[in-house]
Amino acid sequence: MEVAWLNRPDVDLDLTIGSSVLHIPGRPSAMKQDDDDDDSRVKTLRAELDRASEENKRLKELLADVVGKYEALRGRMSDAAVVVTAVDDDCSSAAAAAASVSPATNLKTKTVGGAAASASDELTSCKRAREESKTKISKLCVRTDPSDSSLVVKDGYQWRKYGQKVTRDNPCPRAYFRCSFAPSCSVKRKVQRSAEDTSILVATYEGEHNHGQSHLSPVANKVPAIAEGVPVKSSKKAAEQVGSVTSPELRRSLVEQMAVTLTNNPTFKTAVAAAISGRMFH
DNA sequence: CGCATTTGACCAGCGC
DNA sequence: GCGCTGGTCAAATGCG
Repeated sequence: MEVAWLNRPDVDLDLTIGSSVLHIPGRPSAMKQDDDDDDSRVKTLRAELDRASEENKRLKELLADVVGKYEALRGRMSDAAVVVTAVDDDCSSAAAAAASVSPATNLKTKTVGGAAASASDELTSCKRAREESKTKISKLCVRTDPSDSSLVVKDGYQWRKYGQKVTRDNPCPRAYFRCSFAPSCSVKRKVQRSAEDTSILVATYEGEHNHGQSHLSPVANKVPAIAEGVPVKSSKKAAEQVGSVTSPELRRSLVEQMAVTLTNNPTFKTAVAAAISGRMFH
């Protein structure tokens, strides 16, 4: 959400009327003043009043602007609710299970242990994040029948399996697929069952299709069931990620996630309200 | 026979 | 430099 307007230098939110003493008609002045002084004082007060009215008008416009942006953001929130694109692996609790099977992204920090990660580990993560940002990476979680051992995720594209591997952190094998719908399409997909919940298939996509889907995708119907209970990333972390992502679509997705996080956060709402009212009535 | 899948071998990156 | 691990290759195999 754009809050930069709060610090706009051209907007003076100071509503104090200045240090002028109000002149009350009929009340005897403590000091004798001539008519010229009275006139100039009235003029000054009128000018102050005009200025205050002008400020009030501008503030109303700003408020309308904020409300408009807020409504626009709300509208985008509903769209973002079905977005599951993510570059990190802590995208959801369901996907948190998926996180443990994610490729390379956070293996080091997991091993070292969360906050105890060293500076070099952080550096490595940053490097990887930069590298991954070059190709669009998204993750899709699909709930399937646990008894179904096939690693089939129907997403509307044609895939050719080219490998399978058992990874260290997950007893379930990981299958490697390439898009076979178009020869020029270099999109890859990795599919692996979640280590913690084997009913969840985690598909990791790398790259973007340069062609249309072969048929309508059932993905949109499947995703929300997983995504609904998704605790989104902390806004700070998300902001850091947005800064390091170069793909416009990925950036937009992350920004939307961040917007959802912030607007759903009562503390954030309270803080914004306090900041606005504080500026207005201070 | 052609295509997709399977699976062991190979390669590259990384940490120690 | 060595070992571990994830990712990819390509020959073998299976299926329609």
